[in-house]
Amino acid sequence: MRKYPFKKIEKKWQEIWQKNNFSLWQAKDLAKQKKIYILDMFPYPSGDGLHVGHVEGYTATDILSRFYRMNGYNVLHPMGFDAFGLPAENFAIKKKKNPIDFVPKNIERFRKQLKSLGLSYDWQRELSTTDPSYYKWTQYIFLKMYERGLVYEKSAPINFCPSCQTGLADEEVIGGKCERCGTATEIRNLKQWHIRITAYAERLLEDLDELDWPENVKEMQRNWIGKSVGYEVLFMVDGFEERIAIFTTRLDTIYGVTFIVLSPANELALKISHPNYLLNVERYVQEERKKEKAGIYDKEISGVFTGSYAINPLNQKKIPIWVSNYVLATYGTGAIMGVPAHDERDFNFAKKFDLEVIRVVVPTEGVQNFEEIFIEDGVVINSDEFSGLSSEEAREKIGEKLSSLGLARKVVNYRLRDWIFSRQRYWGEPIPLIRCPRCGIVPLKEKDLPLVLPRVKYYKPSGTGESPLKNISKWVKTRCPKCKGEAERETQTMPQWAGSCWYYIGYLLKSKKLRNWDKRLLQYWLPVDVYVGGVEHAVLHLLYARFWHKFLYDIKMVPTKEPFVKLVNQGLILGPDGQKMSKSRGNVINPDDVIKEYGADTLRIYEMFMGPLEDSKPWSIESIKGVFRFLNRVWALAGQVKKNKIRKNKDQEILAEVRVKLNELIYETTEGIKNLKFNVVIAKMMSFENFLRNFLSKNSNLNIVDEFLIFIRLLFPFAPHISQEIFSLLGGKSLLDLEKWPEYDKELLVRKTFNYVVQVNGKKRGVIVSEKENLTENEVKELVSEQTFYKKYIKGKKVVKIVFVRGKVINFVIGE
RNA sequence: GCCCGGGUGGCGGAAUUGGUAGACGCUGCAGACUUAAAAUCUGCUUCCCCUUCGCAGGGAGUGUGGGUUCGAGUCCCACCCCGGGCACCA
Repeated sequence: MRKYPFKKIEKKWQEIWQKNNFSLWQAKDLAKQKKIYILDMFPYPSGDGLHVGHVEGYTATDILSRFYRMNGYNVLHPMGFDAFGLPAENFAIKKKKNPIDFVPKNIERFRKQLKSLGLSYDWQRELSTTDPSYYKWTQYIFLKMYERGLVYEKSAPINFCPSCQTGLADEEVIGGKCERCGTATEIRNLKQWHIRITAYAERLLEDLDELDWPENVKEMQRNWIGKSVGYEVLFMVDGFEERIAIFTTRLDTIYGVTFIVLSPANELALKISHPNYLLNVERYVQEERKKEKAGIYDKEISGVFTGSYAINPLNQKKIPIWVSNYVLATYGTGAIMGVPAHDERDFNFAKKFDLEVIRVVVPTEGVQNFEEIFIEDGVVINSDEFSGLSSEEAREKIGEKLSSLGLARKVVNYRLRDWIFSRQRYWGEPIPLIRCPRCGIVPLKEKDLPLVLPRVKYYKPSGTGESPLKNISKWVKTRCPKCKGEAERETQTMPQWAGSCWYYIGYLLKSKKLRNWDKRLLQYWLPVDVYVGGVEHAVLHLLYARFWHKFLYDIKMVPTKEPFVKLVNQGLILGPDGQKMSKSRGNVINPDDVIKEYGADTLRIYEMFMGPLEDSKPWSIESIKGVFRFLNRVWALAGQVKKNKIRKNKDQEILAEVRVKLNELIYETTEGIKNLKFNVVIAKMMSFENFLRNFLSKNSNLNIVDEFLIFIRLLFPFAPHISQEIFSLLGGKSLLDLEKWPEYDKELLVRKTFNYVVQVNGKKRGVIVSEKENLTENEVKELVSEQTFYKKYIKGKKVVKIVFVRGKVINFVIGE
């Protein structure tokens, strides 16, 4: 295969760009120009290095950044490293090295790889979440939350990963497995720091509507927050003082209640059991609680009768109270009303234990199909004065009645739970709190930040539920900021996600070495205009970051309600076998290898050419060669163009064709980049190269340097190295980054010839080509009558109707 | 089960948003160059039929079935399949 000297070219220009510490791509704080903030999701610098998925997103934002720079924007395009947390720590443990030594090496490797791709970052703003000058602010924001009562410590059954030896947030458990290592998680009762994200549930939900995000991500967040509006209803227990509160969204079915079910974790279960049944209930409850602790999920429904009865507040009917594992302790009140006719789970339970089924809602219209259960809204029956109402009206009316009796209240429930924020691990931001035997929990003073993570010998998780930091008594022992007496530091650390909650702001402070939280800079740069990254963070990073941002907004530390206006998810790049890339499958494509074989420019263009940015698509070791050939042809063409550089064109007219085509390309490229349709733009450039090559072979002594260099400018954001090299080869003096983006001439875009598709009964039968724009119907008819296909399809037939669309199509409708 | 996406040649994918389906790339085939191969260049490449082999003609075709329309890959209804997310959330 022919190879243009990409190694030499790429090395040469990367070195030139590196000069002056990459000042070429430096964003100018507070400049008068229009700003645009283009952000990538920063990587975890794992030991594996960059993968092709990173390259995809990072190339896309690089194209945008270079494009907007050439269009006169003040572009902020920074990069950093999310280096705290489990991936780095687990890798360090595996390699038996201290993360404190190891992580900087990983970062160095990532940085090198990013630079080898020619990505135009503002490297002076580079940050790492592990840098004390950075996590000083992570700790600072945490303390602000503490100050506002958003941080609390609570002992609760939480998710625990036995392999990572740490507690996890709900968001980190995917399908019952640890998000990082894939081990099945357990439930453990641990005392943990929580952050009250639930206080922001409503706003996190509402403000989604304003965001230019992919619909599926918004939907995932909506589902995760899981708002449901319903009623909490009190049921008396016959013969007991206690009352049972249940939560329901289907108050319209309350006449259909035939039993009450308590979660095994509900304290009432033992209190309201009939003495004859108590032993049985106790045994069941203990067993179920044990199972829950061990993280065992029973798919099989089980349950026991308590021997007691509740009283339906509306019709005073006595209904049995059960305890069952299908009722969650953590949602609503840990108790439900069982309506087997209108809820599938209740129905299954009733069937298993042979409980009564009463139907109180029927379909609104049509056939009253007598299926056993009907879960939709409909018309209420068998419900006293509420019969005949629609489900919606019934909910309202019944709610009113019960509320006036003090037996119900309208309640909004969220599925979202508070964020478990402490980790029993070493490699994270220390939580800046002190446990004082006299004063209780005392926060560190702001001036004492950062609280630096100490170097330890043994950083492996202890497995006791204690952080490794616990063993460093020197560090743990401290003085209480309040009473100055002896006290101990909190030894747990923050989760992986803490540092990434605000890093897009970190880049803005970077220019002052993170010393100041300069609101003018935030006012200028925020919000992020385009944010590109993988969809895997939909309910993790993206939810947490929105939460922190809203908090910062509330305490007037940021000027906007939302951090990221527009979000783009790049699709997954699959292995050549169409499967997800993984080491165990052996289908991983390493970007370093590709760069070695074809160069960074080919890699960049190929990844953009594979298909739409958002789609997942398989790697093809054949297709990338096509892209490489394209760049080789551009290179060869440049050589040819150079030969004619000194010639004077006798006939300017002949170039008109090139200019029209070029003008079109400028238009298509400009619009295509704005709309992130990179794959289409590249196809157009390939077509243009094809055209130009043919053109030049017919007009071999024409000087087209000027035209060619416009093409090179268009190519530049995609393939910066080869473009820059050709530019200077053909006499360009400056760096292309400083050049203006070519403008297109709207006049020239107007087509010279116009096609009229001629249809007969909607079928294409011919095309009329005219040089006249906007032919009238009669003119087109005239032209059609001269065509051979006219005789064949139209002449002598009865034309019922003619549909004529100006500039596009004429359709003859022929009758029988 | 529920909620989002999406089904277009041998493959990855285009299609001005209702107006010439298959751009561009890959693969394959043929040719040129070459002692030869590689590389490169040129042409063909949705399927089927007819053919006087002409740069000719006809038909079908965008997951399936129906509908709206002069005209549907694009809009509507039903179904099938694939991918992703959530999953005892009452």
